[in-house]
Parts: sequence; C-alpha cells; structure tokens
Amino acid sequence: MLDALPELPEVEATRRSLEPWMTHAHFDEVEVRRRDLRRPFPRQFRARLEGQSVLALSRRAKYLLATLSSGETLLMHLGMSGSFRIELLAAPATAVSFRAGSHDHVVFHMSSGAIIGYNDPRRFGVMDLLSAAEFAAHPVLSRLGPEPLSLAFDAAALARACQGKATSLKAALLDQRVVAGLGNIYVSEALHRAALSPRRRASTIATPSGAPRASARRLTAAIKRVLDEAVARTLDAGSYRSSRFRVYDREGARCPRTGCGGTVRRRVQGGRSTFFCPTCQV
DNA sequence: ATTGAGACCTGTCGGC
DNA sequence: TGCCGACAGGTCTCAA
Repeated sequence: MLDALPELPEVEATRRSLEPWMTHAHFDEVEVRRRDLRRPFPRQFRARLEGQSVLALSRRAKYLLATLSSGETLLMHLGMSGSFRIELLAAPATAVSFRAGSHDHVVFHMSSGAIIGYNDPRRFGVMDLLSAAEFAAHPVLSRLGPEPLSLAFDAAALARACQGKATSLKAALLDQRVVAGLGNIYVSEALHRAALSPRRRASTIATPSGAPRASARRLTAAIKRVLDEAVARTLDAGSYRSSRFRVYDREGARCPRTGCGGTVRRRVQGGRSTFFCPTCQV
C-alpha cells in the first residue's frame, strides 16, 4: 500500500501509517517466510513476538522501533526497497489469509484486525529483536547523531560534528553519526538550498574552535526545511515525490534558484549520484 | 580514527 | 522483442 522509499520522511510516513494498527495491539501470529534479509532474523523471532503487545511505535533516524510489553524492542529498517502493506480484516478474527507475494518476507497478524506485510525485493532491510540491554548499548543506535527535526539539531551541533572533518560535506551529511536520517536525495536537496557545494570540506562550516559559521546556520535551516516539507508532502498521498525535488534527478535542468541561471549537474561522489548546481553552490 | 571503495540483492530502464 | 549494462533512495566491512 504505502510506497516507502526510505529516507527519514518516508520512514516517518510509514510509522504514522502503521501506528494505529500496531500500537496497543498484540501480535496474534507472525509469519517469517525466509531466514534472512540483510542479516538473519533473530532466533525464535516468531515465538518471541507472538502474544506480545506493542506499547509504542517510534522512529529513530531511518529505524522503526516497536517497544514491546516484554521490554524488548522490535527494530525494523527498510533498507533501499522495503515497504509495508496493510490489509484490514472485514471483521476481527475472520480467517482471511494475506496474499503474500514473492517478496513479502514477514507478515504480522495484529489483534487490531490489521495484517501487515513487509515486502523487500532487494532485502537490504533488517528486522531485529533487542533486549532492553541490547537496545541501550546498540552499536549503531547509540552512536546516531541528533534527529534533524529536533531542537537538539542546530547550527552549533552541526558545526561541532563537522569540526576538523577532512571529508566532503556530502559524505558528512550522509554519515548518520553527524545527523541521523538524511539519505542521498535529501543531502543533495539540502546542500542546494544552502548554496553549498557537495565537495566542500565539511570542516569549513565551523571555525577552528568548532563554532558555527554562517554556512552552518544556512545548512541547518536548509536540512530542516527540506525534511519538513518532505514529511508534509508524504502525508499528502496525492503528490508524487519525484516532481518535487529541486535538483535530485534533474541533471541538465535549469537551476531552480531565482536569478541563478545555472544548470543542474550530476556527479558521482562516494559511489553515488550527487545533483547540484555548480553556479550557485560554492 | 578517519576515509573511500566495494559488497550485499533484485528490479527497471535505456540503448542496441 | 530480447539481451545487456548501468543504475537505484542504505548500511556494513575492510584496508589504506
């Protein structure tokens, strides 16, 4: 149902669509249709999940986190091609089986009457079940940078994280320890908004002591704005994403910045496409 | 420690 | 039409 093309805004949209059917419901039945995605499913995945209820469904970076009645956390990541499909039973406890397609790897039958299928052709996604201790000390989660839409993410925080970094701004923004949840698309979009070159050294947005320069303020504001708009847009089912990017996937187009007149270019940076305007992004 | 390159896997799209 | 290579929005590991 929901096309999740997963950077932060899409994962957040997924969270919101699942929340009404998962929160305060329990897992009546869990089907696991293969042994692994990017990693193997945890041992006893099905048995440990069935019967438990979901206390809350939250998001951190691009991870969905279901807090369970046992104190464990169900961690879900959509990778590049993961999505959830929700089917509703006409009446609760009706024996209707979910029509699983070839890439439907996991199916949750919830007591809310929703059957939630996880589909992931490329299988770059992850599902894991973490104890409270594992969750607290998680090697990835515990090192994530601030949520970009939170107050904790400001110019000072971004400058501090970029201080002394020899790598490019593009690479720094993709680093989830610097700021959590940006991906290839929104990095291009944010750098364009901030009129900063993706190749610029990350350290240049901070003074030697780590204080934010004007560029850090622009970049922080641009990131928030780009993500805010994308979140609002993904909730509006009518709009189609690709028409809304200003530079992403628009090689050869006129730069959308008023008065710039430049042309959007594509360049491979860190093995991935970066879209930018060489005229106004410096 | 930091950084960049390659790997993971399948589907799709454009060119011949 | 069919085949083939290039490419895809995310991590993770490895080696310099």
